[in-house]
Amino acid sequence: MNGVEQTELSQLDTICEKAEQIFEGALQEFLVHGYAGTSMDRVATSAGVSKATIYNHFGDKEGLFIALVKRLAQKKYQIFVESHKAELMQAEPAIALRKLANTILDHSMQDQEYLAFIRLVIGESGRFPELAKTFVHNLGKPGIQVLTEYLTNQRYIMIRDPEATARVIIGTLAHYVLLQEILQGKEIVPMERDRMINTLVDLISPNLTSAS
Amino acid sequence: MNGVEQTELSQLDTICEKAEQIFEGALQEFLVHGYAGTSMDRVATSAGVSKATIYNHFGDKEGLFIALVKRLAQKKYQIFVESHKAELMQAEPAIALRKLANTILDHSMQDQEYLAFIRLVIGESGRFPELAKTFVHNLGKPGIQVLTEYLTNQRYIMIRDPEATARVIIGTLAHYVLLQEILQGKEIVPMERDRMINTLVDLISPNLTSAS
DNA sequence: GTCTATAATCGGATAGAC
DNA sequence: GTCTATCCGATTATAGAC
Repeated sequence: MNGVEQTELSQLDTICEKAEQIFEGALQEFLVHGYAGTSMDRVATSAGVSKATIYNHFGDKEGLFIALVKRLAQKKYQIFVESHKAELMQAEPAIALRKLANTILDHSMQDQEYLAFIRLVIGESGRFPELAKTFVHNLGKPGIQVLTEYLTNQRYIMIRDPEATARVIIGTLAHYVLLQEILQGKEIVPMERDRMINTLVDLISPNLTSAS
Repeated sequence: MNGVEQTELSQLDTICEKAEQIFEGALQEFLVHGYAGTSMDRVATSAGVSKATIYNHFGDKEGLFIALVKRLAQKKYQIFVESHKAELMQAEPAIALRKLANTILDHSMQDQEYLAFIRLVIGESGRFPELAKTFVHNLGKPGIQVLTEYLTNQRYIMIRDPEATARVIIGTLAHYVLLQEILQGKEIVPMERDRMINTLVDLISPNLTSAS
């Protein structure tokens, strides 16, 4: 590389580095305090930059919030959907579903950042409908599609309406996470995770589950 | 009644009337703007009382918010659960479940106040865990219990794990409302409501649904 | 592009009259 | 118990130096 390119790159690095710092700070604050509960002062402090720098990069508070949520929705999309795609597609439903359900629950129930993200998106979905739609587009839709494809192509059992069935599965798991973890219902309405998964598998592929 | 009682009653009425006004104003504001996004000034204006009156009744902003959410959770409990209890308990699952699902979806998907309430409780569940628990106790738990009882006592089909099965049903319906209405996914991931209900009924009681 | 300092406003909460 | 008027800290956003 020559000197000019290095200069340009380091400038670019500096820009991105600041933006990255701001994202990190904003992440902490918005996930914990929500949109209205977060102050730009604390974001600046948490990010280690001045407020003016944030306003230069993102225009205003709303711009920062939107950029952050969209970014998170993409990041979670990669982690969540992409990592599950390979898991399906081969085994019979009783095996594949059990594995899928376990992986989804493993990842989401322990990932406090993810749980806080869900709280944030749902909580702000009335005031930021576009963000909610981005979330559905990046996480809800691909999840349903991948599972629908599996249920459609798999050759072990006949499924009348694969997409609606995929929604039963995902809905059951999502509601389980919502009730137990997000709404803190673990002690009030306890339910072992394996009972949910067994029941789900039994319902979807009753022929294949023996006397378990 | 004598004069004294009348005086006491009218005083009581005045107190309760003010409290009721405050609740109404707070309802509008908190449901639309969330906890941090709501100002006591606007609550006072919306309620038609002065701020000092609110502070006299509820101590501080948090006290008002907690009282309001608990009150709403009880009100929704009465409307929701009590009205559905009678609906089950008699018919065979294919009929009873279809009717239950339709009533739940009818009521929740058009009730903007209820949808906003869900957004609020989930959005604040990280900062107000006790309110989330109250919500689960008053709405989630009774819903699961009523359906579990029905699935347990009904004599038409054998259900291995009624409580887990109840959660599949409720989870599917709740997730449907969440994705389509609360997260505004109607256009992104459209799904006819009857397909969901048919699929659910098919899964729960396959023997009883004919060639529908 | 980034900082410090500041403007302009709004927030929760209260004192004191009635 | 309720109101009006007010305190004062916190908030979003920007101006101006570097």
